[in-house]
Amino acid sequence: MSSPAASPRRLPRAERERQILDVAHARFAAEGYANVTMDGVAAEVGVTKPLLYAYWGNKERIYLACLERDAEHLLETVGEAVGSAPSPADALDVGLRSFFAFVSSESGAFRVLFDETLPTGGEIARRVTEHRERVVALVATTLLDQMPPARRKRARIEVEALSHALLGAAEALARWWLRTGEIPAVQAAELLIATVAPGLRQRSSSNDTGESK
Amino acid sequence: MSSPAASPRRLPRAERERQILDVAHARFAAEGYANVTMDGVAAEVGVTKPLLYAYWGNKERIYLACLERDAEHLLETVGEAVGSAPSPADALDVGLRSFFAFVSSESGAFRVLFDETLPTGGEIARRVTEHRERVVALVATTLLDQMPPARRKRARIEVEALSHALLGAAEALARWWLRTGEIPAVQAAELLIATVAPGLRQRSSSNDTGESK
Amino acid sequence: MSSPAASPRRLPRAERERQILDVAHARFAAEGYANVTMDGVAAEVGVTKPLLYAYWGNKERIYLACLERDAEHLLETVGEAVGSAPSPADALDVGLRSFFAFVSSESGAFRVLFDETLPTGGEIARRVTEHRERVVALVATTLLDQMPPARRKRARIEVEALSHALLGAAEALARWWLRTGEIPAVQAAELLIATVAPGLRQRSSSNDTGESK
Amino acid sequence: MSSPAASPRRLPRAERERQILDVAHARFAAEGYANVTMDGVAAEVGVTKPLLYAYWGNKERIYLACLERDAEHLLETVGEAVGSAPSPADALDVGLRSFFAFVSSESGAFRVLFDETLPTGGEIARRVTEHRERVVALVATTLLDQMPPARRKRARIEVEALSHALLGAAEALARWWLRTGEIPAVQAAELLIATVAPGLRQRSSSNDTGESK
DNA sequence: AATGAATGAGGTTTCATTCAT
DNA sequence: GATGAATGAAACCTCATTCAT
Repeated sequence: MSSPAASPRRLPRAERERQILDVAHARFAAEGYANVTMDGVAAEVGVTKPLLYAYWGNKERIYLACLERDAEHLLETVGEAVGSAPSPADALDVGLRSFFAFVSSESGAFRVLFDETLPTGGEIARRVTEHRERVVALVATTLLDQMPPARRKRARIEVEALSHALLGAAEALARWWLRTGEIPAVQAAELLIATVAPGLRQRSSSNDTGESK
Repeated sequence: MSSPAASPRRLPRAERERQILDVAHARFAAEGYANVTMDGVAAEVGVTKPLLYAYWGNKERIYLACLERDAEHLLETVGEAVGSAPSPADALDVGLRSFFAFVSSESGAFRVLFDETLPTGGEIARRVTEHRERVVALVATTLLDQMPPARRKRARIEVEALSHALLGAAEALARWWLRTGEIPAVQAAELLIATVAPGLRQRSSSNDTGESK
Repeated sequence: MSSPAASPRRLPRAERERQILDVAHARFAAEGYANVTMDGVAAEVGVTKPLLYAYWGNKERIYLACLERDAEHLLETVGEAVGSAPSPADALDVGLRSFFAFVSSESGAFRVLFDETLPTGGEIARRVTEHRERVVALVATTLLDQMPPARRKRARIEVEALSHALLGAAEALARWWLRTGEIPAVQAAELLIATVAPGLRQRSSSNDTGESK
Repeated sequence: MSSPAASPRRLPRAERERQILDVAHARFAAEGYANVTMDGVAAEVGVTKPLLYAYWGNKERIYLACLERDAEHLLETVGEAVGSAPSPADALDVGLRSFFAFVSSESGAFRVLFDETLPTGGEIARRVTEHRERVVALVATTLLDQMPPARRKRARIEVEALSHALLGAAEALARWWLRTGEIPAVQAAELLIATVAPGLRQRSSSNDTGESK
């Protein structure tokens, strides 16, 4: 699982840091936080553990370095896409497409962001939740922007719920896609869009609150 | 966190097994697989660890016992609901409602089935994936049953993808609901149904393959 | 430094605990808290580290177990001696003699109680300070009891200072004695008594506050 | 705890050495040998660790440099005071007063000299013992000088013991004073003098050997 | 039917110290 | 005169698991 790189013995700190972060990132993505060991990372990079501690202090902070990088990246990607949508009505579609594009080109980042083996409680949990909330908030905003202003206030909670559902759908679909690769990523995006767009459009215009009867 | 039950010293094996499984299940649900220790379970039950090993052999198998129980339960619940739907067109709605009802009444089981701290690779991962696939297959079947037979063969892959997306949406929405309890579970179900039903109906009848343009 | 005892493989917990505590106590006395390792203790006892952790939880608690035992012992010894003194005027003498008797018969306990390699801050520091204060308080009480009641209130602070000085003298003398063994312990006690008794007697009766001029 | 000094990059060796020693001394005094790290010292000085090693070779030798400096200082201070005493009978009093004056004005030096976190065994322990013995010897000399020549030979051992006791008393009283500051340092000195002087005077003149009865 | 005693293997972290420039 | 990069060795602690009764 580790391949001791045959690289120069001494590297400038910046370069070594990048190298270590790359290796750590790959392992976090492949094995999940809990299953990555400092020994493993150090060995694959070809250095010893104390160096990792000299540069980051502890395992948590190495993970956070990966996380922040990826979270910024994802939010920027999706945020820009949404911001450049021709109209509010298109924002969600555009956002979903960029999300799948991100998953496709940055599958490691996606896996780190949605790691399922994180320790509960502590800084990591806090930051992950925060980043996830930011994505949810982005989705929620695009949903609200589709609605006539009059409906927005009443819909807030439902929109939050829907945002979680949408992100969940996208996440699961992305995971399936990463596992099987059965169809192009872009087609996965269109599939999801085609499935939810009509219902969302209806909801935006109607007065229905989502309760049956 | 543990309350050493003041129960009889010697119990028939079947009863002891149930007792242990109940405790283990509760902890898996509350803390996630990775954070549960054999010591903790044994202490809360009021027996010693070797007994757990005598009965199941290892931690993994205790978890699997919980998992199988819950998976059967979920599939039965949702399967029966779907089977008793008045028409194929209603099957998905009925299924989603029963899913949220399950999450609501059996939140522990849901948390065990969708534990996020499971070890990757190994028997557990295999079984969890299998059970998830069975749920996905159930969803996929209801989707396919809505379609005119002619379209079914071509749609197979997309239906599989959609099923994963739907289950992901339901899972995320359920998790959000468990965390916040902001709206009644049934309303969450309706929300999801209202969002995806129109798109799905459209897809069932059209010839569109889901690709844009 | 360690001699893997050729004792029975499995011992009753109480016995094993005593055995471990004995070994740990000896090492704490000989090397000081900071220089004792869990591995070292375990190896000398002939068990593995996890057993130490199963029984005490951590190194600090093992030390505390030794400390409490010794502190109780010392205070009891000296306290009883002081309590049974024929008159208040004899209490300090009797106390000092019993202190040196204790150091002589329980030199390990003395070394643990007056360990110089303890971590600062934390439970250990707190407890050690507490126990030392109790000894100081005992000395202070015997000093106050020698004084005419009228002088006691004014003298409080000076008596506290003197108590620390006396304990320090006793401690240093004891340490010297342990190192060299040049004279019998009892003679060391008499030496100290003969040196401080006249001065203390004078102080008790006079109105002098200890300030020069 | 560290303040990276904004000092010139390149300094003459002598000056750098002084700077480093000052910082190291302050930390040894404040935290004790065991709790000082080379990293910490280097960072506070604003240089890198290899420089420390280039100048002294290891941590032990840095400490020794501090120790020698302080030990000389203390011995000089007390030695001069004792030497200038009007008569042998006053020497001890004068010495104790100067000791407390030293503790008061050079509390850091005192703390370094009487550090309680030193490693046992090794060069440091050896040197500390040596310096302490020198102080003890000084005390012993003043005690012997009070005695009629005839008694001196017989009393040697007891005088050594007493000297350790006296130094211990002074040390403990000094520590108490540093901790609480309850009374002026000079008063602490007088307190100790008043307590031991009568007993010592008696011993000097009598034929009593210190053994009871 | 069940236990008390014990372990192997591995985890994160720390720190004095050195190499190459 | 000084540094940036790197390490060896060892510490405390945890947990699933087994042996012997």
